[in-house]
Amino acid sequence: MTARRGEVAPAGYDASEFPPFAVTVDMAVLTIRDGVLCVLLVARSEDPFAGSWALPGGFVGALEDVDDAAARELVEETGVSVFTGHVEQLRTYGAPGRDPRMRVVSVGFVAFAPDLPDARAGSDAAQAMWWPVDRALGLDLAFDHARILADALERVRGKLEYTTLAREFLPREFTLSELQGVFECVWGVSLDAGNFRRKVGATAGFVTAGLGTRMSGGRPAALFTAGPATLMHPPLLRPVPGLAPAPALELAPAPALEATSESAPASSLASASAGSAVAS
Amino acid sequence: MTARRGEVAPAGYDASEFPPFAVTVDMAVLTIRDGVLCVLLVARSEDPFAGSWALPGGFVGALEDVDDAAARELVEETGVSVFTGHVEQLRTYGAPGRDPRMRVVSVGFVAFAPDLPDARAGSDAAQAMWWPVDRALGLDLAFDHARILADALERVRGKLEYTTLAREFLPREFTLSELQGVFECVWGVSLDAGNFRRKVGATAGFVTAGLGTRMSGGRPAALFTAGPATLMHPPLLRPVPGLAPAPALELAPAPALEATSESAPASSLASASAGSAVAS
DNA sequence: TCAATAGTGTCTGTAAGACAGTATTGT
DNA sequence: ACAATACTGTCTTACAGACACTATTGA
Repeated sequence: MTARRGEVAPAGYDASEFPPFAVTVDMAVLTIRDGVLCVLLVARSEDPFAGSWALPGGFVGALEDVDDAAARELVEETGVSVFTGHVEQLRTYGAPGRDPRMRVVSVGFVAFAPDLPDARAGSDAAQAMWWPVDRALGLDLAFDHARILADALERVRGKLEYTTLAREFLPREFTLSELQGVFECVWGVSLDAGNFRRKVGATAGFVTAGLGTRMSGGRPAALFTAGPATLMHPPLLRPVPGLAPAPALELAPAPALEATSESAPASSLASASAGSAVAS
Repeated sequence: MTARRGEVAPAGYDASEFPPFAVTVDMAVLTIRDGVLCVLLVARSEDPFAGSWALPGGFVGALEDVDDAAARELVEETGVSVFTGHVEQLRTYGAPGRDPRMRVVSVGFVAFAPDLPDARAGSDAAQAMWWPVDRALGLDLAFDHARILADALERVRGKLEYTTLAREFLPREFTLSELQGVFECVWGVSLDAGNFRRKVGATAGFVTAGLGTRMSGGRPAALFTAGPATLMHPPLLRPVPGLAPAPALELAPAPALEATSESAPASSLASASAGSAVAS
């Protein structure tokens, strides 16, 4: 921040000069239940948007750090005593009309959680439910929460590519198949098991060899725990569905003049340096 | 946002019940001047932090979108009539004590700009200057602005890897050498020119073949303009300085028991599945 | 035996790092 | 001619996709 110079009394702010805002946090808490990516929603009982589903959230206290408020809401809303997953800020939503009653800016957060208990007994009384994200996006959520949820999904999908955060969706010990399942259901794709475990094995510190195996209807699977690495380098890029090997125009010295119309959508180099100065 | 159910009167908020905040925006405006990545700083003339350098910013208006406030500050502080680069939110900084006078949360932004005029004649009167980011980081900036600037640098360095935003640092027409220079000075590395232009050429829509050439003391360089692509896929990863081919532990069936102490820092697969059940 | 799941290996194409060589200007 | 910058090509290695194969359990 900083006061704009010349608009402020020398010794400090005149608080009445600056418009007051309420500041809230909104949480997109994601988890995986039965192989489906789910988000925690609460049912609103008061206007506006009474009867609509909304992301959990609440006001930031007068002396409370915004990030602390998010952590506090997280334990209140999920009903766990300590939250073990990952929390990070998404962005801040500050359109003037986003709450019809007063000026509210909301800091959006996304949290990745291992599978959590179903309904919250304690905390505040409203109904809370895990929704598959596909269905949640069709619910016409309150306020601008559909936008926040969409941003959260894009964030988590992107972060799985170059971080080791997929582990945050799993309990302390997990199998490589379970880890692969995280990628598959977050990205909505299926991955080759051999290539996946090659990649995990080649990323030093992603997982640490575990202490046993787990039965699962077939050959027992080795258990692993999270390793010290937080980044994947090089990343594991999600397969792009409609991406053929890409048009990939080349930068050759363009043989013909305009005969090659090339249906490819504009762009790229090629036919350069033939513009001006081509003397000798 | 959303009111916490049960704490609010049925028909709306009691505004006095929720702590009032001031909301500001802080801008890390980055540009490249003479091959050096620079950030715009303003000299503070009032307490707190009188005499310190700070990121430009200001209060969000009562009826103003937070993102609009950032755009407004940008033209005010840079002194241009229209800002042509790229602006995006960084994150929100909301620690209670970050402004000693009152409760302020600040939404940080990062902007990428083509080279801009030196000092701003119009706008507000304070002194503003472009600082090389290396020196700016040593300046002991006001408030938590050192943190914001560091976050902005990490953001721009990361975004160059998988987006086409490097173009935002350049004017409408540019050469490939200039584009390469953006990567080099933002990342602080030097790149191989041949490999660089191969990558740019292989990324459909990154650049569009231009209409002429520009003299530059040697062979003239072809001019390009920005193509329609916004993402680079696959990304152009910045070289990691201290990254040898990586320890890269393999997942073989671990010949010995514990003889191999392997100085590598923990992690990875290997020696798995030898834990329990090894019957036949 | 078979189904089911876990895990290994190999072949192939793409793409990046390294680096040598050619092209086009001004002096 | 030379320096300086722009651009092209080639060789090698890393790595991902595809897919075949082996291993270990329960029924």
